[in-house]
Amino acid sequence: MSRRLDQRERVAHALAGHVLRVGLSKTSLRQLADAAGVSDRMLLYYFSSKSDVLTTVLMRIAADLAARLDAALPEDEPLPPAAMFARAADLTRGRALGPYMRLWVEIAAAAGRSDKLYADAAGEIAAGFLVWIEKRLSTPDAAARKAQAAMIFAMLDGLAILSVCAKKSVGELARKEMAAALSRQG
Amino acid sequence: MSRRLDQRERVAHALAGHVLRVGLSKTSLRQLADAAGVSDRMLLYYFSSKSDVLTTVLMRIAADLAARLDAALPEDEPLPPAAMFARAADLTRGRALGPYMRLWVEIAAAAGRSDKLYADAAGEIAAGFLVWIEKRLSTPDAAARKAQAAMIFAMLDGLAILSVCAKKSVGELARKEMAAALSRQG
DNA sequence: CAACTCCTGTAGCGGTCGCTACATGTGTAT
DNA sequence: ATACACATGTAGCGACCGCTACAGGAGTTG
Repeated sequence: MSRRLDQRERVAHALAGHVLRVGLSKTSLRQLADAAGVSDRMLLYYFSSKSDVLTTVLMRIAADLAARLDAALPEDEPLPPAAMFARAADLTRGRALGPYMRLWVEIAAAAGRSDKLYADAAGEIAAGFLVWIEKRLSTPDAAARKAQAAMIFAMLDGLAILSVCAKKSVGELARKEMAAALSRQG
Repeated sequence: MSRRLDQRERVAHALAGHVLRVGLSKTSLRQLADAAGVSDRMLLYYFSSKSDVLTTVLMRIAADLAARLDAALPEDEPLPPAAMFARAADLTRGRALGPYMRLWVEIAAAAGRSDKLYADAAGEIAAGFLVWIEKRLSTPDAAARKAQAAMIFAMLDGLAILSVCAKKSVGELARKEMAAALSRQG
């Protein structure tokens, strides 16, 4: 493989870590270049533009998240909604996936201002998440499973917002209350 | 009152509308000044800095939201959680409050990057929301009421994220499923 | 009128932004 | 060795950023 594509790959990897750590605010070309240990000039040699950089990085992060989710919960033992929510809430609020959820909130907010770049990333992540949940629900009826997946996804998002901007105890309260509501024979 | 404070008031009002319409992305001093129909020079005469402008505007928006919420649902007929969620979801997804929720998601995301200005605004809005919900729940036990309020707030936030970045149908599914889960004798 | 304070426009500072022109190195094929 | 595409550093463009110095108008007070 050409050195150029090698570097593109290496830089994309480094930038995914950087964006996961610091979010979308420190993403000027010069800041990204610093984080990847290259010059801004070279960043635009490896990628065609800033939006090419960000698209690549965000899509990689979306794929990473999907892979981590898949690996964390087996697909072959479907769960009822209450159990699935409990497992998913544990995961998304844990150390490994927490940064992904914080970033996800940022991306969703940016997508809301109808910024195509972030809207695409948001669509990718949301779709992956919904499928991941749906595949692990034991509900036999497909339509009901879809609805339950949408509900669980929304609940996880709500918890993500709380853990990003409210006191930890409030998020914990909400989580327990959600679990209780779902386990009332949901 | 001095002309200066008059203008400060008028400009803050205009900017609250602007920010509610276009979000946090178009908030350079020059863009804000244009939106308020004044020069950027004067904006910094009425306010002491950009962060003074934004703090003032966001706090005003938080107060507006709290007032609108209060006006939309009487405080003197407390509801069980399922009914309260249903009413609140109707409200927050409606035309009047939708823009506030979209902006709220943006503010929460910004607060997540530990930006003091937005963190303060987020705290204000979240606290107002929680109190508003709690006051309208019929649950007698105070601790239980707090937990239910946290849950309902998180659910509304989740729905807000979905309506900002996913297809409308997904949000509608999630909302109905949440309502169903809560009404199973919640 | 004079002096003084409040208000407002002009112009620009130093900085960062995304991006590019240009020159130069560097490895490879002939 | 020569030719040539690939790779990379230097320097800077024009636009926008938050903010400010300065001068002058407008209104009030002696």
